Amino acid sequence: MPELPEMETYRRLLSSRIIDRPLTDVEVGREKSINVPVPVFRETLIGNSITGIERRAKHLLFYLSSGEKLLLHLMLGGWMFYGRPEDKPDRTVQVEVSFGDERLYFIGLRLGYLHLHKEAEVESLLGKLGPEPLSPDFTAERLTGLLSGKRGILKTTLVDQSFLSGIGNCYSDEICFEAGLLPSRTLPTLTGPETRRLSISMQAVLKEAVAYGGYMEDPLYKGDRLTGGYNERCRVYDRKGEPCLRCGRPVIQVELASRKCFYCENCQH
DNA sequence: AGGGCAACCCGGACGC
DNA sequence: TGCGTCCGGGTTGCCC
Repeated sequence: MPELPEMETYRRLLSSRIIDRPLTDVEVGREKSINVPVPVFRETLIGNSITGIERRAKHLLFYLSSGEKLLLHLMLGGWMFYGRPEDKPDRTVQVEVSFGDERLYFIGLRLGYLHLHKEAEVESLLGKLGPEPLSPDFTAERLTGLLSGKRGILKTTLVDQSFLSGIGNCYSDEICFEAGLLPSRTLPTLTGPETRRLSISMQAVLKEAVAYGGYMEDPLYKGDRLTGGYNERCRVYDRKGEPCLRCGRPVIQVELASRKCFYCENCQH
């Protein structure tokens, strides 16, 4: 599912393709995916261009030359394809935006959305997000500070967007594995060294996932060799019964706080 | 404060 | 081929 590394991959790859190119057409296949009437959406976008793309947590923010912003959240199973219509995947498209001959297709937006906002609206919408774990000022000391006095379950806390932004079900498990910590650990039991390991593992896992293009089934464009490069690099996520890459014992799957949770009972404590 | 849970949503996978 | 069924899962809001 699209989490920080996947959205960061999309941001990088899309930036070099659509920035400063005029939007020539917009089609809305599912009105619920947007937040204004279709004619308003189309009239606002057509003729505009995108001046920059920013990622905040699992969102992408498209800055329009007119000052408005498009706020994208793919939620579960949402993804994008960029290219010519003849290369379009055989999937239901909720929104498509044309840049001349090439189009950006938004696919699988069920709970996901592409919302149009005025200048200031977005900041209040995103204001409750926690810090970005890959930002340069996010240090082990910062994480220790955030955790101090806090109760709760490790995995639940990692996926809490108001605590940290951008980590979801897949990477919370990957981070716990890398840190050698059980996802079910409660925060007050974490020792200083364990918290430092958690911090190091968090950055290592997320950086590696970004470098390899994240965990995605489909390419962003024809010939895309980056997107989804992390699929084979997941150590525990969706690997139930497969051998742990560290010790060879089968990966365990349980349900934790009504989420799928994968770990190695030998390597994580 | 934190945990549990329902609701949201519907494409597509799967079974017959 | 065709139809019915059910799953997935981040987020919000509500309750305990």
